[in-house]
Amino acid sequence: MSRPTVHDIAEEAGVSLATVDRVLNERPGVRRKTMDKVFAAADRLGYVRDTSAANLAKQRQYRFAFILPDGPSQFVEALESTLNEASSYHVAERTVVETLRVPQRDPHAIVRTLQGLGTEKLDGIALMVPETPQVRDAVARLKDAGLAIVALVSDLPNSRRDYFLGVNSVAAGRTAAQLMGRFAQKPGEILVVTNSIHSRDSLERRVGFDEVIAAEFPHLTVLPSVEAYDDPVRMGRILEQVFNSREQLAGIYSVGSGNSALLDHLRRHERQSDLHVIAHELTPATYRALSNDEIAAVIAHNVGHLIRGALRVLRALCDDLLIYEAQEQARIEIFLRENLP
Amino acid sequence: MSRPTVHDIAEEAGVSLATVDRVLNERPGVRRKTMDKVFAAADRLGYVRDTSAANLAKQRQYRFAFILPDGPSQFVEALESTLNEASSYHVAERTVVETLRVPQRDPHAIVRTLQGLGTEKLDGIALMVPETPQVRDAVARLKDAGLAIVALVSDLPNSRRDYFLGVNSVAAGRTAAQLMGRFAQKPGEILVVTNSIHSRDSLERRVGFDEVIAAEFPHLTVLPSVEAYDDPVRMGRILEQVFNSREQLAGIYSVGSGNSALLDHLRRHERQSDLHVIAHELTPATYRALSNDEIAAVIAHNVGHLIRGALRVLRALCDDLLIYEAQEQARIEIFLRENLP
DNA sequence: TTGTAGGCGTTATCAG
DNA sequence: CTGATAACGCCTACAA
Repeated sequence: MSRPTVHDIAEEAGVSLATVDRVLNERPGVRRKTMDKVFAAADRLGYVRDTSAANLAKQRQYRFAFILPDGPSQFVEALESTLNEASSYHVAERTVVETLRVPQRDPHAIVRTLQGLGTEKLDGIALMVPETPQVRDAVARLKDAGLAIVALVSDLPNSRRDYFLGVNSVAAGRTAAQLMGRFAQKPGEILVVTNSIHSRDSLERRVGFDEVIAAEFPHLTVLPSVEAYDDPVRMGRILEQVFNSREQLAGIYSVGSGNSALLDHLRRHERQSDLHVIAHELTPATYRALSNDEIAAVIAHNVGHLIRGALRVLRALCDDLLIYEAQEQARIEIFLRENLP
Repeated sequence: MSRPTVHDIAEEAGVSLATVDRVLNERPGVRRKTMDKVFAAADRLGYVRDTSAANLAKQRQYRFAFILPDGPSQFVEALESTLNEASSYHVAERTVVETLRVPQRDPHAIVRTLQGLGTEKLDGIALMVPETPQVRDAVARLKDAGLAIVALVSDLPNSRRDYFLGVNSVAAGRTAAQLMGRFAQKPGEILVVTNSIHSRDSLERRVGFDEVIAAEFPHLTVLPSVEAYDDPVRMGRILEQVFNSREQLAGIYSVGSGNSALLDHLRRHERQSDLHVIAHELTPATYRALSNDEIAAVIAHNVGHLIRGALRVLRALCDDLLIYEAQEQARIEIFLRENLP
């Protein structure tokens, strides 16, 4: 009829409630034989634990820290504000989160932050940082301390992280290329703009982009990446120069998630009507630019899905429950003006 | 420190637990004055109910029915299988669902099903059916019986449904048009194929599609919709005829979610290499066609998100909790070969 | 090694 | 109208 409970198991196995609990939670001090009896009874009855009742009894609190890059980024801001929203909403889920910003390019500072985290006061960590040997080591130490670790947006494939939530950057780059190739049908050159050529994501996107353009759109030539280090003045100079020297500019691919400088420049200057701009991440800046037809398409993470997924996965990891992979799988979203949310 | 409980309120207000409960759950039989005391204490303390404890005490079960169209549709099958998956996973959430298929074109059969539902045994209903006066009436009766009602995929805007989960079909059509216009840059004609011209969604998509093509891509001409009534033979004949008579065919827009007949035909016949096909919904058929470059793009619902959203919204409605609109907002997804999941 | 009793935050059933 | 008191399914002392 209704779901079996620990009482039912106790009765079925002919032991007390406490013993059932000990067995089910793999606590020591139970004879082998008793354990077997209990397990047998449990799966004869098809028992599955009621997590919320358990959490109620335990007064469980999930304490998570999110480590995000500092510096001005509308994408990161979106992540953070979604996180705040979600965590106030998820107070019901017994989850408390704190957010920390770390300097992206300083592995030692990142490590220092991770060390200073107070592993006693924490159950899990979601982090969006570039993978370096130092970070890998720090992750290993955090794992040793028993924390659940989720890599966010940017994977740490060679670390001991438990899970990665984010899109495949190569595929994201390939998607950008597919759109660019189909939009820009006349022969021409594609300018690739980035703010940090050293970021793994930017690199991977670029790789994917080049693959597809080379294989399927031979009428397009991809120019070497130009890097602007988030500096609007520098960006302005570079664009000026490119627009003057390149007659055949067919498109601009902004690989980094920082687009403001590029967009400001484009907005201020006359440009050909058939210059196709593709950028990453849906932020206030790209939203506005898409609305105004200043850019043609945006390739993006679903920020809300990502954050809620991180929270769900961290909780699942803590309770070692199974993760609902199909749900957590991050999709590469494409936005045009017409399908803006 | 930790969250205030009913005990805290009881103490603060100087009444018993039972009274606090009565007030908080708006049960009758409490003096005005006592109510005020309790409410005052509650929000002085910043009380928020612990839903899972409440559900535990109530032994609450959410019993939902999903009404989906019958007939062969990979999209509907995806919905149903996702629902089964989710509901087995959500046994933890005290939710049981049953699925019913109804004939899409027979309002009376739909109503009969809705009537025969046993409102006593149900807390809510999600339904994907065309809006007719009969359906509106049935929805009204179900609301009168106290059920939560969510429209799925296809809205019932003039009914008393509580919520709609699905994308805006006009916007979906506009999105398709934007892609079509940018992909098909040479002058030509667009064939619009549908399986049921009477469906509101198909109509709305077509409207959106035409708006954007007319406004932004004057080099394209959209032909009148051809309807195939899910009949592959008929579809074959129509396509044959179109391919022979139309020299300038630049694209095909499949507005209905049934694509198999079209895809089979395309696969069997030689076709121009620059014929751009755009379809709706990600199903095994469209997935395969996208992978093989037989179609250029798919506009889709996120089936998993939709189903989980319906479940969440129905639960929230039952407990009249607030709905997390930002999370539930269905997005119009775009798939190319490169960003297939 | 095992069992008993009480509590987590809420609701429900009794009396009074 | 109001207040004890006992559930709900699970966990955790403490005792045996």
